[in-house]
Amino acid sequence: MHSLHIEDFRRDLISWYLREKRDLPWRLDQDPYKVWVSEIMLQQTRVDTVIPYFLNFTEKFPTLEALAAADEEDVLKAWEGLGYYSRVRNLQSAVKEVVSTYGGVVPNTPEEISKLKGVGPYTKGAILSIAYGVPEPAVDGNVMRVMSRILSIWEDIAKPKTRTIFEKILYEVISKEQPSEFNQALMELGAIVCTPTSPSCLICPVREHCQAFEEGVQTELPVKSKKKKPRPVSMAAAVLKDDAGNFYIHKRPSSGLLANLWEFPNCETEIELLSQKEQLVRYLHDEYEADAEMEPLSGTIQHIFSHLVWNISVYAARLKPGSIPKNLLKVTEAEMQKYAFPVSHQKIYQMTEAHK
DNA sequence: CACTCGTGGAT
DNA sequence: TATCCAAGAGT
Repeated sequence: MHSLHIEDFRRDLISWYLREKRDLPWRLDQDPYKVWVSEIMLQQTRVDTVIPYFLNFTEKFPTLEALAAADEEDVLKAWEGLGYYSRVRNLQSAVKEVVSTYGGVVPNTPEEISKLKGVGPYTKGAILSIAYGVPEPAVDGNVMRVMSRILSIWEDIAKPKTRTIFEKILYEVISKEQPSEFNQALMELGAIVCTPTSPSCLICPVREHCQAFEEGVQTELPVKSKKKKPRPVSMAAAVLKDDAGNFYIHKRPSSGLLANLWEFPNCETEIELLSQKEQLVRYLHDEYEADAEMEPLSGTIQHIFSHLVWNISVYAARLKPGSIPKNLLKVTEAEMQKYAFPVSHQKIYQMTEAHK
């Protein structure tokens, strides 16, 4: 068991937070919808990255009802570049569920809110505590890092089961009077003071409560096992245009990587007798009935995902007169701006444009 | 549980 | 340059 003086810890932590907290756009009010949007955006994503997306998204979709009624195309466009796109498709799905089942009011119980798509253990606790003042823990990476140091816990925080250990402890430690401030304070401390590599222990408001600091092991915690290296994939992509200047783009499948985003026609390539360019020509013909003249290689692009590395050879391609592609959308350059592309395909487009 | 699912920035 | 990371969830 731990020897933490819980009341003093809460007081020192929360008073520091109220003193030092950053002015962030999602802290202007406690609108459950905006709290929700911010929490989804902040999953695995830095505050500085999220801020402009949050401002734009809440301007485009200011209410839960507005998001529920929006076209998915426009929703994905507002998320373009933020990554983990299933987050926003789940968010819109869940918002529709709130409108149809809960009369547009975000539920305020752990059981009901956990049923919503995209709301896992962390987001459940974050929304309930911040928007409704319910004393539920919100255990993210910051919280596990801070608490592993405070209590000198040496469990591997990369293991799913470890989160439940911290949740159990935090049900006890969380402030029942100020759960919102307590949860946000833990995360704020992790973001600003109790950082992963070089924690600023000398200015830490809860240093006197920190077991790891007392033992001098704060830089050895938390324990976190390493991830695998991403798997390399060779690809070829065609920025396909016709003589009238139209582009031909493809909508990705509704599940899996970059679901429902748009892309330039492309295929995975193998090491074989056919060159990458020839494999791409064959693919365009077989998959889309598109006959194209390929220009010389424009260049190569590397795009790194969490678990994949795309190595893409990029070609500009001219559709032969009379060839009518199937399953590709014909758009002008101006119309293309309305569709959401992953960053990898933005790079592909820019590479061919640079050669003009 | 192990894997999938993005991106840009820090060290 | 390589690695790790940042307010995780779905399968």
